[in-house]
Amino acid sequence: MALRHAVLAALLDGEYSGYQLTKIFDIGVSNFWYAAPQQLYAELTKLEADGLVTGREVVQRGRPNKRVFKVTGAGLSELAAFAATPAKPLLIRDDLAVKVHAVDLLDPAPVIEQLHDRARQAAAKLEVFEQLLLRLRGELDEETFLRQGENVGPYLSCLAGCRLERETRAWCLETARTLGERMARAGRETS
Amino acid sequence: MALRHAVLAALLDGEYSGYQLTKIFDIGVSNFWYAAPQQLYAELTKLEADGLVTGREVVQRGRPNKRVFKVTGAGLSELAAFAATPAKPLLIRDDLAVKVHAVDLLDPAPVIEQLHDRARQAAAKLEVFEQLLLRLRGELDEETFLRQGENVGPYLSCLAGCRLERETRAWCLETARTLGERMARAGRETS
DNA sequence: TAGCAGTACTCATGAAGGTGAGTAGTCATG
DNA sequence: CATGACTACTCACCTTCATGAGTACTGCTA
Repeated sequence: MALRHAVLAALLDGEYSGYQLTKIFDIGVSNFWYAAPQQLYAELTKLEADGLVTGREVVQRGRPNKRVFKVTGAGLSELAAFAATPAKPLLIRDDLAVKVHAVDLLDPAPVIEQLHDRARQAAAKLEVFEQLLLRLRGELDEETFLRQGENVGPYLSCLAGCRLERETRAWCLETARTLGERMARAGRETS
Repeated sequence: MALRHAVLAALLDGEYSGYQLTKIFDIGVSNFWYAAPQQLYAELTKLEADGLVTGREVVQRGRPNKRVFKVTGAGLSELAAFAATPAKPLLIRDDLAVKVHAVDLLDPAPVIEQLHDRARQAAAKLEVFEQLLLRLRGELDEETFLRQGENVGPYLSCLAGCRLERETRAWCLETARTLGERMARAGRETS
């Protein structure tokens, strides 16, 4: 039961359909969770069966109807209970870091390329997150908003996403540069 | 097949037993992978069956014997193939960020407490990682080591871990402060 | 008017990961 | 000399996650 709470938390921001959640979870809900569409639909079905969310049909013209969901009182209680239990340690799984760890005995070229890819992705996400921050805080500056704003939760978690993406980008670029320089040097010495 | 490569990468640093890997993976192999002991033992068994690692018995006095493993040629090829395939996007799952996202409608007190816990954990990990960096680079300073050192892979991935932990600590403390101040303010206003 | 991209969702399956419980010997501590 | 902590490892089960494939309707574009 983990995706469960992420979905509930996402639905606090408004009513969403499974498809809309797909978009939100695709970029990783401010970077703290990822899920595939099928998982989301399955989870929504379960959540509704458990009475933690309610769905209602929205009739649309020019496109298929959709069912949007919102959190019920029971859902809020569930979230409250969840928030009160000790947090599991941050879970990270990173292919690329594994590759970097092993890079001394491997061909560094593809790893360098992947580092650049990742840096680009991080930059793109960072931009999305920074737009989101602007939208969330409206006309207020950050300090004022954090002091007086209404919904600081999403803002705060998005800040975490920003930090992560910024560091990811910096690390990828530095690491790629380091490996690139070593490759060039090794090339000169062997030739 | 994912833990698989993390285990292979970890075994590049030397021969380790399942139990030793437990310790390494417990703090998260420089923060890029976590696995429970049972998973590691199971994975080692499979890796050995597939000829990617070989084990040998080490007889010990005063404590149980152990089996240590090292990567074979086939294992290295497997890693090389893995390094050449495009990296999966970074996977993050963070309970605490979900809680922060939802904090506006919940009791912030337990969340604040968990943020402090997390900050402490991050500080502890950071210290471990910084010790590891010192050990890895020996007498050289970082720049020289990265230019001329032999095994920079583990160093580089550990740098990623450091960045992550530093940011985690900073974010947790800032977020806890923000939420704490808002709580105090709300308390004054209601009373 | 064929074809493709987008919205919206479902079904099925298997691999990967998580967890509790248990064994067995050694060592230090009170 | 009992208790708990540490090393070292195993078995078994169950949840979660990941993936491919498929349906259906709309609107745009070439």
